[in-house]
Amino acid sequence: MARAATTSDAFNAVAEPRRRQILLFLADREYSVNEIVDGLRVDQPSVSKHLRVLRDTGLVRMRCNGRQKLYRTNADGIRPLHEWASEFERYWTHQLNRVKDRAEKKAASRAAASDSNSPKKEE
Amino acid sequence: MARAATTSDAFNAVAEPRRRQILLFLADREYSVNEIVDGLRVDQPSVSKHLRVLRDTGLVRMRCNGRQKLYRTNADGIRPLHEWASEFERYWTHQLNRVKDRAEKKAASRAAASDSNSPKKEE
DNA sequence: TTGACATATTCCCATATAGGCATATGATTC
DNA sequence: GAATCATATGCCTATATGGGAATATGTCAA
Repeated sequence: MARAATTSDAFNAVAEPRRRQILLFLADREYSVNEIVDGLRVDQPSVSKHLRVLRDTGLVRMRCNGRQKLYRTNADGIRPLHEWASEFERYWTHQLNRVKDRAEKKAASRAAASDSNSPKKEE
Repeated sequence: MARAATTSDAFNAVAEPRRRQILLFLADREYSVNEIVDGLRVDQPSVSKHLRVLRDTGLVRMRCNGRQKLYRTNADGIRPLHEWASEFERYWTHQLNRVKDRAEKKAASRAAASDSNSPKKEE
């Protein structure tokens, strides 16, 4: 069997970076297709196709206005994803540790204030 | 171009339901491959292949123990997903509204208690 | 109606998939 | 070494993809 269809659920729909970009773009207000095209510098058929997938998975809402169609992210569609990921919240490095880390980093950078370069600490 | 590789990032890796299942299974402690096979009723090559994808994307950690290999979810790898989804937290129907909605629905169903069918309200 | 604008769909293609099955690699014990 | 257990990989196929380019549909205005 091949991979599940992109339209099968939010997880598959959101696997495509461009679609995530579109969803963020359409998060706070509705935009016409051409506004998306201009805003994200993607060619129109591509945008339309991505919007189709997002619509089929309920991740965007569409409204007609004259000859243009206005799209907007339906954030509720993203909740399953968020909820699934939240299952792991208690397993990943805890807030407490992060606070501690931040404090340590702060202390470290204060101590390194005499040095010339800022230490780029990874993770 | 085809779809991005499943190993390209957490989003693509997690698009597959079985892999999500495995990640939940391996969340709280490490398991050997055969334990996963038995626990999830999936055949062994399939499990190994999924684990490969999850390993390549840093979503699981592996440890050798004699002839068996112990896998465990690396929850931190799921954080990007959670953080991306959180961007929409402020847009989706808020807890407060949901409480209100529930109260309204309750009132409505109470009012409609004399009717025969429950009104299926569409968005 | 014709024409211009806005959006959607179709066709083609290279590519990767997941599942099923067989088999290879690796580690352990006898 | 041989036999066995544990895991990984290889091969096959049907299927869907995303991009590019062309074109179709739909809507408004003159």
